[in-house]
Amino acid sequence: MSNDINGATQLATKYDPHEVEDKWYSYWEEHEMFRSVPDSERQPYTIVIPPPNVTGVLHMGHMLNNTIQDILVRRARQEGKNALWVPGTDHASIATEAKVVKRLAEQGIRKSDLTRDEFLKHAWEWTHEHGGIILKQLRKLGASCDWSRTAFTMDEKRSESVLKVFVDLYDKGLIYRGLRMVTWDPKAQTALSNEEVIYREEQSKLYYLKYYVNEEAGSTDGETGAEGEVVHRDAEGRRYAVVATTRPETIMGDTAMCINPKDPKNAWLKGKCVIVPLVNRVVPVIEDRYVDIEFGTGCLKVTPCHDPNDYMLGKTHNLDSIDIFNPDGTVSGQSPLYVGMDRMEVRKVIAADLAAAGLMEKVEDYVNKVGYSERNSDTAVEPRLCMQWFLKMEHFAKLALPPVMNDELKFYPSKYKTTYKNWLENIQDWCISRQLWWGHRIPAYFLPTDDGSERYVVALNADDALAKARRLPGYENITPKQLRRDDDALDTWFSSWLWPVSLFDGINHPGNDEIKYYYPTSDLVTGPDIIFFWVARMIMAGYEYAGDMPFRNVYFTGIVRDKLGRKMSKSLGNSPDPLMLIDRFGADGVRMGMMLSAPAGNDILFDEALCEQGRNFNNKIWNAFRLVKGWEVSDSDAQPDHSRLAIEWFDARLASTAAEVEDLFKKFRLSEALMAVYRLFWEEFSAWYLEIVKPAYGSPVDRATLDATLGFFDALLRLLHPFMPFITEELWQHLAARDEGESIMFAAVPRATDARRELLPAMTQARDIVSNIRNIRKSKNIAARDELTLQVADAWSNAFEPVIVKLGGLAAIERGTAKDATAATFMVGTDEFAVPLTGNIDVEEEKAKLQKELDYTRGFLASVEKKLANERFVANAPEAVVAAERKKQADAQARIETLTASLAALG
RNA sequence: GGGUGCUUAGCUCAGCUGGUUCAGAGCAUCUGCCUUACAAGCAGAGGGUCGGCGGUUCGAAUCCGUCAGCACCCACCA
Repeated sequence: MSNDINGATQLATKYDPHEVEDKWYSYWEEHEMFRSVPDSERQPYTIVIPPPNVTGVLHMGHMLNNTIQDILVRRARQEGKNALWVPGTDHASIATEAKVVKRLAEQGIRKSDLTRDEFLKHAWEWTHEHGGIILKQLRKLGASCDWSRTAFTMDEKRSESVLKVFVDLYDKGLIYRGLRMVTWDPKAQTALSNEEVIYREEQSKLYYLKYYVNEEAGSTDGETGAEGEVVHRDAEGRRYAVVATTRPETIMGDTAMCINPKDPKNAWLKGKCVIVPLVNRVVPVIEDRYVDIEFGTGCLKVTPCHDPNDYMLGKTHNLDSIDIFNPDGTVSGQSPLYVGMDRMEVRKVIAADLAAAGLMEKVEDYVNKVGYSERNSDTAVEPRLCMQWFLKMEHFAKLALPPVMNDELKFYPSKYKTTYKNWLENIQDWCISRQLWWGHRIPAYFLPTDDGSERYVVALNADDALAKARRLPGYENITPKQLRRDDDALDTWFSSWLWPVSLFDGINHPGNDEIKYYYPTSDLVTGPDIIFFWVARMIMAGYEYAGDMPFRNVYFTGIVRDKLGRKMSKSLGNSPDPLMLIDRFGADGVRMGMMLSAPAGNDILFDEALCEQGRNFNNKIWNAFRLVKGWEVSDSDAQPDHSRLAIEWFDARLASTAAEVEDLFKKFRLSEALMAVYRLFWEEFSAWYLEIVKPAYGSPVDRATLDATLGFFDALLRLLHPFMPFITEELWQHLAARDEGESIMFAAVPRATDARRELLPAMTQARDIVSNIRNIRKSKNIAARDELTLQVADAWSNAFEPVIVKLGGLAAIERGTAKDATAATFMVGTDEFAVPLTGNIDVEEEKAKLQKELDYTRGFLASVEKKLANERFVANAPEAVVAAERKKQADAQARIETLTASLAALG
């Protein structure tokens, strides 16, 4: 084994990723290979990470998303670009605050018992404890982020950027404060934006409540007796209206009942007043076309404080508003009943009380949609009227729509353009304030007023605010202590929307060298679920604050589901721990498992079996390498013809796949690109190429073949590297000596060349012939070492005859000899081949086989001839198509001739 | 109620602007093999009237219509 380059005999038959992965990740980091700084030679390629929650842990969605980003950035690096992937985390205001509140509760501490500063101290502690775990996990995956740039949405630069933007937008008149009905999360006790509400269908009840008419007994005024009129009366003859509602617990806030003016059923109620059940409040019957005549009884209870539509009705009809809920969802002192009880509890109790009081007409099962907080999924949101900060969106929608619609900024898949357009065209102002402490505190400062009205200034810091305040008439002598900063924080997305700009400090220092070089970034990889939350808003902020798109392409991944198509969730227990998977299958194996089933835009059905397939592929590569490295080499031996031919062929094959992969990357069809490389390695390289050039047992390989093979191996590793960074780096270093600090990471990706593609069809035929010979061996039980003879027609030739001889285990190819009567025959295309057999062949079986083939070919010929007999086909079809049909016809005729002759020969 | 997709082998999916790359791939299955790189493997094989029905066309998995089923997004129907 003198020429055994790296002691391949010592390599285990199974690839063990553990040590290899840690070793190479450290190596890459030590040599700062992920680091990028602007330079003047190379073109930048930039990705900013969708920042995961700072205290989160890696889940399968992250795995998919970050695997894709890493593949893209590694590929770009190998293409010679100055590739940068910027990592970071998101402070995730509401989610993190919820976790901190929960932990405090476990220690018996209530948030309300703490000052803001005390609470924030706990929150920072939590953040430092859990923060960045997810970034460590990403390293396990092989993520090639420039860690020196790790950012946080609440670090100094990003915080400063957020406040600057707030002040700027306020000064531009785009931010305002207003009393609005917003969606409220009673658990977190904060307002939410429309986008943060998720509606779920639920099995609930529709309660039909009696609202008695406020009148003297026996009165009939209003009734017309007209057709369609529906008047309810109880046993004593008292009239009442019936209201259908899903939320009986809100009746304490009722200030009107509403009917449609065109509703004949309820026309008699016009101008009347009704009595709210249990509450006994007398409220007017109002008329509004908003009410659906067909729904329920056509009577709607109006609770202006607790329903957006009712709020609107309240405004148009000047109704009173009674806010019966506290911020935590319990009943407030404004309600005459159930004070202090939780709204959900009230619903149960009030239903019973109504029934007991005879005020419930009936209850029906009903399916309706209930809104839940996106981050607090167990708590139903509550509409609530309160003062909040809003960002006007019309300006931004106008900015962000055109570039996407005209494909300056491309979406993959493009179907999301429609989604995007619909949202932007119906956009509503963005509620950006949250009643939370964890986040960017709103830089607004309230001034004391005499009448309790709101007066404030917006400024970057307290000093500016004081200066601004003092310029206001009447506030010339205001003291710092009299300024009260707004307690609220900003929506998390109000910092993430700046991400591509703020990461390069483009808000604080517009036009700096970094932002000029890296911005616009290249690709954004994210899920379609945050297209509104994040993608659309980044596009807005990008144009507003950097004057250009934030990224050129957006690749929307699918949602990771389990193999049954269910969403991954903790409660189902169907969400595997990514680190466990990496431990079992290796990071390369898991990356491959993710990619194998992740076509763009489709949900991916994750199955561990795919990781297993990935691991198996690693092993295949590993063993192919062991084979090649185990060869002894001879400098004196001449190169066999079959090896020379195989090299020519594989060179062409490699070039063709390289071209295919390049094209697929451009289209973001990464799983197909991986599949192309997978097949190239396994099928073409291992199963065919290596089998051809493999020297006989105990014999050395010639130098030229070895060199070519190592060259191919090198190219294959480079092609595979973006998908499987670790094993490729490991084998690449075994392949050839290299200097410290070198890495396959920067080795150019194989490109399409003008290799001889015309060789490919000949090889295909050669392979078909070999397969047929193998089939004969199998069916006749002929061992691989028993040599056979292949009889061919005089005129037949194939560039790869030596390959056929070797892989077919042939003694020779005989030309022009009469076909042996005991030969097994087969056809490839129009050519017939025969393999003489020493024993008796089963003539009947052989005849039957030929007959079947003949019948099929005759049928085929008939269909072709039918087509050619059709004048309109010949007249209308393009020349090439007709010619192709004629060739089919000729080929089929030739085939029939051959088959008939063979059949005749068998008697 | 609007919108967007999807329906092709047992499973997951490719099939771009209609015609030999038009019926494909991977996995799974079946049959032989522990053949000295790899049983996490090797060599073979089977398997689909491209959701149903109409239409356009010389020609349809591909274009149009329609029906059915599924998925997702948006919307204030209590």
